[in-house]
Amino acid sequence: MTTEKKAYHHGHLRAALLEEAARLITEAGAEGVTMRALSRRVGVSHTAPYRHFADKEALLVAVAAEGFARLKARLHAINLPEHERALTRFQEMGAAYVGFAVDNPAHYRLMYGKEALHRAQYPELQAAADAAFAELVEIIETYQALDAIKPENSHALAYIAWSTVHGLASLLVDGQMRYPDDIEALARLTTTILFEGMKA
Amino acid sequence: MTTEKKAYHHGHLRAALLEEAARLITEAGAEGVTMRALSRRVGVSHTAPYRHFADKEALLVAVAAEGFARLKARLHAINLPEHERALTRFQEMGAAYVGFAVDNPAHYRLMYGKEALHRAQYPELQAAADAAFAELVEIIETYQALDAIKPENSHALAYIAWSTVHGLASLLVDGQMRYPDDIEALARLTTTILFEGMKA
DNA sequence: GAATAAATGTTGACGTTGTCAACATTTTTT
DNA sequence: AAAAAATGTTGACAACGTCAACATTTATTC
Repeated sequence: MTTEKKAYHHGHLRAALLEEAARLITEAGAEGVTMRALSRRVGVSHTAPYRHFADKEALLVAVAAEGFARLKARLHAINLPEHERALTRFQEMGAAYVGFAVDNPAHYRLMYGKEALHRAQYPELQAAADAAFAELVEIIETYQALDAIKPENSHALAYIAWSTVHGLASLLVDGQMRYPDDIEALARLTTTILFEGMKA
Repeated sequence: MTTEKKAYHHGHLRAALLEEAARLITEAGAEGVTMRALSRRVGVSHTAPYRHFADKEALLVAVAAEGFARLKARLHAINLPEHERALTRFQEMGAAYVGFAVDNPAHYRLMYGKEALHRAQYPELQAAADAAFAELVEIIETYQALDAIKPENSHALAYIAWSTVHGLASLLVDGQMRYPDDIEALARLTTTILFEGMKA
């Protein structure tokens, strides 16, 4: 009885729109996501989405927020033994981060693109982004406490670490860099150099 | 006699369009640059630009290419004494790079945004981007020859160095990071850490 | 130096987009 | 059962990128 042939009300429109938007974005990039195309694919009129999202930007923000959640999950899934060496942990994190970007380029671009400029208006998005960043600060402080990393301002160091992996991810995702044979290896070399520079 | 009140032919349309596009992009961001708005501001019909640019993308590519030229000039303007210490040079380069991005955020985003994906079709753009990157590779190889930097693959190291400053520039420009009081200081700390990690 | 070709601009159209207002249907609340 | 709220639909609007047809100016050629 779950087959609704032609109900006036969709039932899960909001979720269906987000799901389809994620699909569209991977297929056609962010600018391929159009309110009308999206509605068409979900089988609904071209203004139906406006019952669930104030405008296109709000919809994209929701998609981006979902991306942050997935990124955070992926980073969190790295469960190394409690007292693993700092370098190893950095390498794992860096590789996972870059891996996420490379696996979901359009998503990644959306998450860190200009939409972010309007983040203040979207607490949901701000929170999601902050949570992902907090993961990084925590690791740095952990290893500072163990004297593995120099006792500089941990937020500054976190930004620098983030800059490094975000830079690599961006260059790859935006097609500035010819994809190397082994992306993971490059990510690990990058984080190794970063760590060497941050070492106590 | 340089005051043409209403000449049918503009005379310098191509140049005027590029100039105005650069202005528009700083005022309203990349998506504020519309063929029609641009034409309006230059005082010409909405299809006149098509005599000089195949389409909107081609116009934006030209603007981006001009950005690369300016970036390259800015990096090249750093004229330290021949045998200045590697660290100093890296710091200067990094600060200049990040400074350019922060001073021209919309331009920077255009240069390294998705338009870059179509670079293969625009040799002019590819060349401009390559020239800026070559500057970096050269410096690395110079200091490798002096045993100041570890003898790893110079292109890989150059990509990593680029990732680092590009990451910082991107995070700032895309509003991910609250602008620190002293951007230059953060850029210098960043390049210092990078250099420590790359040291021989 | 007139005739002709090429370059450069303009007008008007087309299809597509985001969004609004007015209306329809369903579900929830009273 | 009536009223209200939620959710979808239809049809409009202005703005956009781009094309085709036409106008005007400048350059080339006989």
